This record gives sequence, structure tokens and C-alpha cells, in this order.
Amino acid sequence: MGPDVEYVRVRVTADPENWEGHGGAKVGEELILAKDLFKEVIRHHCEEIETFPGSDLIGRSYEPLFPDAVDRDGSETAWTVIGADWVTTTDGTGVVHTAVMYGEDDYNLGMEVGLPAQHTVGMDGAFLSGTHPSLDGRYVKDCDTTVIELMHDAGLLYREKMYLHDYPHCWRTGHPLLYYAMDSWFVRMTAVKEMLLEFNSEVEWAPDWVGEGRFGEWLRNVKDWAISRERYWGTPLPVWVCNECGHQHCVGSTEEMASMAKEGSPVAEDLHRPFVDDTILVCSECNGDMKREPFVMDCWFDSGCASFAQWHHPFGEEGKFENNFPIDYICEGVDQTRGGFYTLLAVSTTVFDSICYKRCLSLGLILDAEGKKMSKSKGNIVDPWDHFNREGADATRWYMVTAGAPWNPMKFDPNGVRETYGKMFLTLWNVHRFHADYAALDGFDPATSPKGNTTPLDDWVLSRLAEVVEGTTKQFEEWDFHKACRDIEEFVVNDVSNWYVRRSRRRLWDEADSDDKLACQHTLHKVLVTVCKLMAPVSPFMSDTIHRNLEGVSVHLADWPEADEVDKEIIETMALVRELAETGRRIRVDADRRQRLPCAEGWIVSGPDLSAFHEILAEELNVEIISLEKDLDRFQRVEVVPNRRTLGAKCRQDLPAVLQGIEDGESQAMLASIEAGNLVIAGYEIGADDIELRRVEREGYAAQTVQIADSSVSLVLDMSDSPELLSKGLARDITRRIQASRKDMNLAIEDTIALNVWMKDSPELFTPDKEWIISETRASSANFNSGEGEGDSFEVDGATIWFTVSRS
RNA sequence: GCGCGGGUAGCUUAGUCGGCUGGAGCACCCGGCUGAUAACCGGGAGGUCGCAGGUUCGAGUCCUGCCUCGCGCACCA
Repeated sequence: MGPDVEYVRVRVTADPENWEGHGGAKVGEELILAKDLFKEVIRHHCEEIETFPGSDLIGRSYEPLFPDAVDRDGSETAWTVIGADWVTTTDGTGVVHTAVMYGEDDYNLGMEVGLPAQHTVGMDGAFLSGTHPSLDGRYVKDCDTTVIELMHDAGLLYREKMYLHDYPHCWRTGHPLLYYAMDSWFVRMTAVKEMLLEFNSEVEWAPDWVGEGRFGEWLRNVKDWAISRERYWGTPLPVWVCNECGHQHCVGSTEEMASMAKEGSPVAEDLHRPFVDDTILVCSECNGDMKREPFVMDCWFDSGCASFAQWHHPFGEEGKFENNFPIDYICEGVDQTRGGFYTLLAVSTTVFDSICYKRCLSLGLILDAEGKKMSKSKGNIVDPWDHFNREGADATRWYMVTAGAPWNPMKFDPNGVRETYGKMFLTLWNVHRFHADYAALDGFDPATSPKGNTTPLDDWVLSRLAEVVEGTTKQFEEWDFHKACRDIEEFVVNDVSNWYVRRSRRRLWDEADSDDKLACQHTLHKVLVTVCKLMAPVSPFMSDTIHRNLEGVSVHLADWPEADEVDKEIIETMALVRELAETGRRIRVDADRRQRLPCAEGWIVSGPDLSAFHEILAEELNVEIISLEKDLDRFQRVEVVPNRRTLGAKCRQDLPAVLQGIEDGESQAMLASIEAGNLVIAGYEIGADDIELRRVEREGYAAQTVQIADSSVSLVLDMSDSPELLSKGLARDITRRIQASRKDMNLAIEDTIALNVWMKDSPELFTPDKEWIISETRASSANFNSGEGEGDSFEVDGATIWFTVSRS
């Protein structure tokens, strides 16, 4: 009973209105239970006799329910009321019948107060004979009804009630389990608790809260380690016990075992069971025969020994252990708190007085796409081989690293692997192929080819590379693998492939050797080699293949890259250039001017010096020339627009007339009048509050402004047309269509074609633009005709174009 | 029951010391570009930042409670 729980003694005064199941009570009978549970339990009409704390009854004796089940065995406390502070009044009666051998609390209590420690159930789960004639030999879980009936018949049962509660089951078979007190060997871990805590504080944990929180909590509550197991397979417990005097000896080596062996006894060569069990030792105390304890050791003990066992220490491993202890880094799932993390520390603490790992990364679990734990029996597992075979191990690994922080649980999304494969790995491979194909064609050798002179584009990508090396190295060191890899991916896809390579294609197409081409090849070579080094720890296969192709040796033998100096200015400048290139496309969409139709001029208004990239920008924007202009007013004018809210209140039904007046008025003149305070439209005085100002492009221009750090830069495009521009635009469109045809026909880049073009209602196509088409499309012959033609056709700006392409 | 960590668009996620209109990718819709690769660019649609309170001039962010998911621990008489 709970010593501090309030109990009540009641007397039954009348029968209940209804009753279900076994049990019962007669009028006049007395019952004792926790006062809080009276309403829950009692169905009879009762009168309260007295209330008292549980401590009042401690020591009082009672008649056992099954008198023959357990021997008193001299116990003073058997069948007396005992106090226990874990007794609750949340369910039941507040009175607990303890079963010493079948629960940890019960066992501890029984040992504390001296209850007989006798089994009533065998290892087979059946009642031992002598428990009760109706129960003996029967599996305990089958006896619930019998027990209830026996107690009912003896008049010892008040009520029966079904209720749900948790119960342990075998995780594999689902069969119910019994708690069962049995002999075990323990390692007294509680004796080294302070050491465990001290050593743990020397370990660098990622994330730190697992070390301090979850694992620290586990250590603060450390229990003695039940190390023996009743299994056949496993590391035999090296303890022998004397049959005569009970002396116990733990053998420390094979030599010691051999030296203690009884004459004539086999000495096990193979230390596994069953051979080792045959070895009989001589007792050092009484010369009696000693037999090995039948247990093997918890297999987690073997895991905990990894720090030295992997080197076969202490058996002449020539310093391998000393050189690798404690190890720099281990990494396991967070569910290994009591497994790997703990047993490694437990063994090294008790055996070596030391930590055995300096850093520990606790990984989040991998869950299925719905966030449930993967389980073979539930069938929600992902077979990694599906992805290895489809997207490759590299993409699978890269996806898993970039999907989130390593310590967070991860919802594995097969789609994400696909995405990583397409985006990162195909892109990287294509960049490599692009470089390698031309390098091979040109006989490029990174070691001997002249360096060439780098362009600002090269300088930019090398600076970005340096920035990525510096940043990701730091992130790797600080456990932020996911951030590092996301940055590498961003660099490869966005900077290298989508900008550097795209902007460099024409440099490598040049068939003649050139300084510029060499600079580009050296740059690409360095970028690829360095990227391979950065990603090698995460995706070891493609990085190694590319590295071997480029450098002839494995990336895994290379040193980690050192960051070159970062030119922040060029990085910022290029960011602006790219922003402006995108802005140009936005302007064209808004102004409804197709991308292929060139503009005569583009102006950059204010902002930093971008002259190094004017050529790139001109191509991206498809403008003939980039110019600088200080005065935005050259392209924009201020326009007065009405403030309908104030004007509506003022003019009411005359508003349309006023709006019309404002629309018809000249903005500059109206502004001047407002300033002078004398603008009157349709009889109403118009003040500054009645209008708003809007900047609009002057006729023939389109502009947009981008914000950078502390200022703004505007881009203005000339929207005017000319015969020359229309001709160039037409040439672009024709070329584009022919190139698509070439691709559809699977022509190789060096193949030549015979070309025929017919143009109807088109602007004039000037000779230089015809020549440009011929050269771009590798036409060995070309005819440009007027009027309707044959073959494929398309329309552009009101013109209709036909063309035929054939291999020549 | 106790402890640790999550919950942000249909999905995966970023979000710094509390501070501008909560960013991005996938998928979707519209448009563009491409000898440019499962690529790229512009635009659109899509948000109760798990719920409820509180602190604050201001909360996705800090505090409290609750719901929910994952893990660990304990209990299951």
C-alpha cells in the first residue's frame, strides 16, 4: 500500500442495483481501498467507517490468496502489508498484490523487506507444480479465468473488470512476454558513472544537444550492465565456478586457462561454445572442479570492444591501437544512444580509463516518404539498390546528404534522388564531357599546355571556386555537410554549367589554337578537378572517374584543396551582370519584343563599372552595343496620373471630365501649374494631393531598375527597329530553325548541309546575315529565294519562311 | 509518464540576434530561350508558419499549455 495514500474502510449496507461478472460482497462485509478510487470500484451501498493513511496498516498480516503457492521460508514479512511509494491511485484499488519474481519494482521491494524469492512459474511459462491443483503445469496466460473463478469461489474477489493496458510482446513474433527474475552477471557501471560523465564531456557531439541531453541523460541514469545472455552463439563468459566451494574465477587469457586446466581435461583451442565448455579448471581455493558459467555475453559488449578489437589489440598489432586510440570520429543513428555510443564508451572507460572516440555524429533516422519508420514487416522500405541501379550510388548519397541536416530525421523521397541525378550529376558529367571532348580534340595537356591569358569570365569562375572551397571546407569542418553540398551543387549547376560553360562554348569551338581557348581549358580543368575533390567524400564514384580522366590518378589520393584568393568585387560585378541579363529578358516580355530581334542599343544607368562584361551582356541582351548613361531622364519622363480618391470626393459627378482633362493635359505644364497653385481643370482646382507622379519610358524605350546593395541600376533598351536589325533578327530565327532540323536529323556537328530558303512578306535579308546563316549552319550550298517554297515553314513578324535541309 | 528533437505551399525544404512584402527547388499553368544537358530564363497560381494563449512597438523566430510525428528512457504491480 502507499504509506501516504489515504484509504477508507467501508461496510456494505445494501446490494447494488446491478452487477456484472464474478465477485461480490455480503451486507455487513467490510472493504478497504484507496479513498480516491471508492467511486470507481465499489458498486454496493456502503457506509464509511474510518479513513487512515496506508502507513497505519503496514506490518499487519493477511491470509494469502493461494496459501500453498509459496513457502514462507522463514520470512517475517511474507503475507503482511508492505509500503511502497510507487503505489498509485490512477487505477485498481490502491492495494497491490506483489509478485516478487515477476517485475522489477516487485523484486526490489521483495529484496528490501525480505519476502521469499520463489518462482511459481517455470521457464516454459507454465505454473510450477504445487502452486494450485487447478493451475499446475498450465501456461499462465491461459489461466486468467481460472484464477478469477478460484478467487470467486473462495469469496476473495470483490469485482472483475476488463481494462486495456500496455503489455510487452516479442518485437519479432508478437508473442506476449513474461517478466521473469533470473540469475545474471552484471558489470557494475554505476561505480564509474562520474567517469562516464567526465569522459563524455570530452567528446565533441553533433548535434551538441544529443551529447548533453539525450546521451548525458542516459549516463546520469546509468544502470549496471546485465552482460550475460542465455544463448548458444556468442562470446563465452570467461567465468568458471567451483562445484565444491563456489569460488568464482574470471580467466584473463588462453595461457591462464591452460595453466589452470585439470589434468586430463581438454583445453579448448577454439574458444567458442561448445568446445570451451568442456574445459575443466582446478579451483585455487579447494582443488575442486570448476565449470564454466553457461552464459555468453551481450553482443553489444563485442560492439563496445571495437576500438581495440579491430586492431586485434593486445596481440602484437605493432602500435596500430596506440596510433588510433581514441579514434577521431564515429557516426551512428540516434537510436544507438544505448547501443554503439554507450557500449564503446562503457568499455573504454572501464578498460582504458579513457574515451575511445573524440567526435560523434548522431544521425537522424531515415523514414519513409510519410515519415514512418521503415520496417520490413510493414513493407514500407526503400530498396537502395533500386536507386543504385537507376540513379547510381553517387546521386543517392548526394541526395541523402543534401536533403537536410544529418541529425534530423529524413523523409526519404525517391523523387528527390531522381532530381539530384538529373540536376547535379548529369550536369556535372556533361560539363566534364564538354571539356574532355575538346581537350582531347585539341591535345590539351594541363601540365604542359601554355596557360593563356585568363578573361574576366575565367577570373570570375575561379574566384567563385575559391569562395566555394573556402566556404565548404569550413562547413564540412563544422558538421554542416548538407550546406556544403548544397553550395557545391549550386556552384556546379548555376555558375559552372549555366553560366561559365554557356558563355564559353564559342571559345572552345574555335578550331585554331588560341590563347583564349587555352585559358578556358585550364580554367575548366581546375574547376572540375577541384569540384571533384570537394565532393569526393560524399559521392566517391563520379568524382573519381572525372578526376582520373583529368589527372590520371584517383581523387581519393588527392589532398584537400586549398582556397585561392577570393576577388569579392568580380563576384559582385558578375552577379549584377547576370541580374541585368535577366532584367533584359523581363523588359522584352513586358515590351513584347522577341528575344531574337536585336536592339540597336542598351544603356546602363548608374551602378558600378561593368565594362569588363559589356561584350557578354550585349550578347545576352541581344543588343548591338552597350552604353553608359548617367541621366535616366533621357529615357523616362514624369507623367501625372489622377488620385481618384481625393478627386472623387471633390468633383463627384464631374470626375470623368476632370480625368479627361488630366489625360489630355501635358504633364510638365500641369506640374508647373500645380507648383504655382493655379491648375484648374473643368472648374476644379487641382492640388498636389490630387495627383500622383509616375515615371514612364519615353517613346521607343523600355527600362527596368534592379536594386543592388545600396543603390539601383537601370537597364534601358532601345525598342526602335531598322532594316538592319530586322534582317539580323530574321537571320537568327532562320538559323534557329535550321539548327533544330539538324538536331532532329541527328547530324554531327561537323556535318555540312545543302540549304534552301524561301521568304514571303519578309524584311530584306542582307548579305552579311545570309553569310552568317551559312556559316552558323555549316551550309556547303545555300539558296535564298522570294515567295512561297517547300519544306518546313514558320512565321515570324508577319513573314512566312520555308526551308529544306539535307546532308551534303 | 519523463526526456530530446521535429511540424513552414500538394511534396522536399531555407529562414541568422525578434525587424522591410516568409525565400527556394520539384510538380502545375502561361510565355520565352537553346547545337544547352533529364538544362535554362521571365511571369502566374499555391501559406491558418501544427493549435491556443502570452511577452513585445513588432513573433515563423522568445515564453506557457495543448495536438501530432520520430527517437530514447521508465513503468506495465
